[in-house]
Amino acid sequence: MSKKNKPTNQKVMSFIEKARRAQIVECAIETIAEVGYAQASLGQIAKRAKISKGVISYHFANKEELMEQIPIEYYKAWHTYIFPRIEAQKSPKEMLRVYIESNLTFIDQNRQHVFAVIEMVSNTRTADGKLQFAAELDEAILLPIENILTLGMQEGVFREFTKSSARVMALTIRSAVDGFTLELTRKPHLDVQEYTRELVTIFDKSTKK
Amino acid sequence: MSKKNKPTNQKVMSFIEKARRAQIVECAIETIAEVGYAQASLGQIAKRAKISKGVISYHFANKEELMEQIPIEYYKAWHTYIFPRIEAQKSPKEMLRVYIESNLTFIDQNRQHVFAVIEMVSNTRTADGKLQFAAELDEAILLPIENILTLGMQEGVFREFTKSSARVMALTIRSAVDGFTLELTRKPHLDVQEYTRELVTIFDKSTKK
Amino acid sequence: MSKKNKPTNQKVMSFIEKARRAQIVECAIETIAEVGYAQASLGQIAKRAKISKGVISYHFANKEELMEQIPIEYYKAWHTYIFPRIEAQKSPKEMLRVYIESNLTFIDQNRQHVFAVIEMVSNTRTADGKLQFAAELDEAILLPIENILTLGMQEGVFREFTKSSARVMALTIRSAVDGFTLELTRKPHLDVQEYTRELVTIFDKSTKK
Amino acid sequence: MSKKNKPTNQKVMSFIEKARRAQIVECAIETIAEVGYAQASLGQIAKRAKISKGVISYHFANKEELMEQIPIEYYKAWHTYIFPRIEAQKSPKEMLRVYIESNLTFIDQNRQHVFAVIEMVSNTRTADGKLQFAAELDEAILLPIENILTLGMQEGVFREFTKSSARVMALTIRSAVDGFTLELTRKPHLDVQEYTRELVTIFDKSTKK
DNA sequence: TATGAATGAGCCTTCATTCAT
DNA sequence: AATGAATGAAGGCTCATTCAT
Repeated sequence: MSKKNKPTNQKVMSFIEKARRAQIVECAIETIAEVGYAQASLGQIAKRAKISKGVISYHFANKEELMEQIPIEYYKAWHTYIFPRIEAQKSPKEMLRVYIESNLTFIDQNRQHVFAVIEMVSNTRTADGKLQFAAELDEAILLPIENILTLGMQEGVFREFTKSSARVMALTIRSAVDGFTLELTRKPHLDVQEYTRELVTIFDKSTKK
Repeated sequence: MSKKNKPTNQKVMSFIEKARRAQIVECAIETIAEVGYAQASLGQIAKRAKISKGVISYHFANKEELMEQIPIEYYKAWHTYIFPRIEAQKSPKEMLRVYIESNLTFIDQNRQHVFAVIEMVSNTRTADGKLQFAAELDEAILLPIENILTLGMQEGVFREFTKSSARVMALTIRSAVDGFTLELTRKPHLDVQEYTRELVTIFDKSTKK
Repeated sequence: MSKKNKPTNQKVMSFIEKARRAQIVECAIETIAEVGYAQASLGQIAKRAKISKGVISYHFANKEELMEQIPIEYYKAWHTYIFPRIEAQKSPKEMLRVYIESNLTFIDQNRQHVFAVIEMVSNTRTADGKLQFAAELDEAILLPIENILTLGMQEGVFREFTKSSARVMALTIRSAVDGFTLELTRKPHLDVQEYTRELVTIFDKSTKK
Repeated sequence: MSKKNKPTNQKVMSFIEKARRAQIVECAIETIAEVGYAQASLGQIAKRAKISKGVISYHFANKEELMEQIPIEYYKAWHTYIFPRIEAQKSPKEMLRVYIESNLTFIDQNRQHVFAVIEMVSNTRTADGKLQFAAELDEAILLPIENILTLGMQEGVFREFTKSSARVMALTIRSAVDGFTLELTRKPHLDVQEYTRELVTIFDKSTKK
C-alpha cells in the first residue's frame, strides 16, 4: 500500500501519544477542508496546530501515515453513527429511509471531515497511480446498502434485483449521498431536511415493487 | 479567475499551432488520467509527449492555461454528443432515457478525458481555496436535466416537481452518472449496457407519476 | 515595495537566527561583489556559503527580503561611521573635509559591501521598471551635505548657494565619492590618502567664498 | 572579451544588413532604457522591434555581440558631438566649460541611449566577473579631460596638477557628469541649463590657480 | 533572410523529511 | 517529547540559443 512497509510492531501507544496523534489528525482535517489537499502541507498543518513541523514527523512515520488516519477515523465515526440507527429499524423500507436520512445528517454534522475525506480519496494514489481507498472503502460502504436491498427483495417489499442490478442501485444511492455532499459544499445553506425528504422519495419509488 | 488577466486578444493561431496545443492537451489528459492531477507536473506531461518541458511553456502561457483547456474541450465534446441525441426525442421520458444512455456511452468512449476532468474539478482551486469549476460548469450540466423534468411535468408524464425538488432529482441523476464514471475507473470491464439499463429503470421509476 | 506585504509582525529572532541571517547576508554581499548582481543567484550564494539553497529560503521569505538587507545594513554602518565624525567638527569647512575623508575611508574599508550596494542600486527595479532605491536612499545621503553647505553659507565661510545650487554642489560631492568607489574597483591599489587629499582640495576650492 | 571568439573574418556587410543591425540595436537601447538591463531579454527586444526572436540571432552571433554595439555606438556619437566643440575653443578654461556644457547637452538629448549604456556598464561582466567596459571606455573618456587640464596648467591658467592629481580632477569631472545623468533619470524635468551653469562654476573654481 | 518551433540550463520557491539538541 | 535547522528533490517558469523550413 505504501512504499515504506508499515511497521508490524504496532507499538503500544500511551494515552498521551494517542491524544497527540488525534489532535494532529484533527488539524489535518481542518486544514484540508479549508485549503484543499494539495495545499495541505505539513507546514500548514503544523501552523494550524501551533506546533513545529517536526512534531508531526515525530508522531507519524510520514505524511502518508497521517493522511491515512483521516478516512480511517471517518469510517469509524460513520459506522458508529449509521449502523445502530439502521439496525433499530424493522422493515427494509425503513432501513433504506434511515440509511439516507442518517447519512445526510451525519454529513451535515461533520462537514469538514467529510470534505477532507473526499479531497483525500480523489487525490491519494498508490505508486502505480491507482486511487488508493477507492476499492476497499467503497466495498465497506456499499455492502450495507446491498444487504438492505436483498433483504427487501426477499421480504417482497422491494422489486426484483439481480446481484448486479442491486449493485447499480447501491452505487446510485451511494452516489446520491456523495452528490449531496458536493452540493452542500457549494451551497452551505442548503435545506438539508428537504433534500433528505426528496432523496428518500426518489429511492423509495425506484426500489418499490 | 486567474491572477493574470486572460489576454482578450485571442491571437490567431496557425493550424500547426492549434494541432500542437491539441496534442499537448491530449497528453495532459492522459497524464492526469494515469497518475492523477497532483502528480501531473509539466515534466511528467512533457515526458509522456516526448518533448521538452519548455515546449509546453512555449505553447501555453502557463500551466493554468493548459489545464483550463481540458474541461473546456470536454464540455464542447460532451455538448456536441449529448444534445442532438436528446433533441431527437419526442417525449420527456425518452429524453431522460437518452440523456442517461448517451452520457454513459460518451463516458465509456472518453474514459481518460472524463477522468481527467473529474480530477481537475476536485482539485483545482481559486486563490481563496474555493473549488474552481464547481459552480459554473455544474449549472451548465444540471440545467438540461431540470428542463427535461419540467417539460415532463407539464406534459403530465412525470410526477410533480417543485423548483427545488427538481433540482434534487437533477443532482441525483447527475450524481448517478458521475458514480458510474468512478465505478468504471475501478472496474474497467464493467457491463456498460446493463448499467445503463438499470439506471434508466431507476430514474424512470423515480420520475413516474 | 514588494508584491507580498511585508509582515509587520517583526518576529522575535533568536540570537542564532540573527547570526545565521547575518552570515547569509555577508555571503550575498561577497557574491554580488564578485560576480555582480545579475549573476548572484541563490544557488551561487548558497555555494559560496557552503550551505544548501533551501537554507536561504528557510531564513528569508524570499530573495527580495535577503537582498533588501544589504543596503539596509550598509546604510546603518555608514551612518554610524560618518555622523559622529562630522559632528565632532566645529567649522563647516572641517565638516566638509571630514565628510569626504570619512566617506573614502569607509568605502576603502568596506569595499565589498559598498560595491554590492552599488550593484543593487543600479539593478533593482520596481514592477513598473523604476529604479528602486534611487529616491529614498539618495535623499538620506544628500541631505547632510546640503546641511553642511547651508551652515557654511550662513557662517559666511562658504560662497552663496541657492537651494538648487546647493543641491548641485551636494550631488557633485556625492558623485565624486561614488566615482572614487568605481575607480577603486578598477584600481584596487589606488593611493586612497592622496585621492582623499585631492578631493578635499577640489571641494574646498569650489565652496570657498 | 567574449567567450566565443569574435569571427576574425569581419564579413563585409551589405547596406541592408547594416541597417537591420542598427535597427535592432536601436530597439535594444529603447528596451533597456524602459525596462532595465535585467529584463531586456531577446524576446522583449524582438517584440518591440516587431520581429521574431530568431532574427536577432541571425544578425548577431549572440546577445553579447548585440549588447556590445550599444556603448560602441554611443561612444561614436559622443565623440562626434563633443570633440569638434572642444576643439573650437581657444583657451583651456573655455574648453573645460564646453566639455561640461556639451556633455550635459548631449546627455539631455540622448537620454535613452545614455541610460542604456549606464545599465550595461553596470551589468555586463566578463566570465571572471570583472566589469566589462570599465577600463577601456573610461580611459577614452578621461583622457581628453586630462589633456585639457595639462594644457591649462602649462598655459598657467589652471593650478598645478601632478599626473595623479590631474586624474582625480578628471575623474571628479567625469563623475559629476555621470551624477547629472542619474539625477536626470530621477528628475526628468530638471533645469538642465542651471545644472550646467553650476557645474561650470564648480569646476572653474576648483581648477583655478 | 526570416520565422516559428524546440531545447535545455538555470532561476526561485515549496516541501517532506532528517537530525542534533 | 519537541524543536529549529538544514537538506535536496521537484515544481513552474524564463530565456539564450539552435535549427529546419
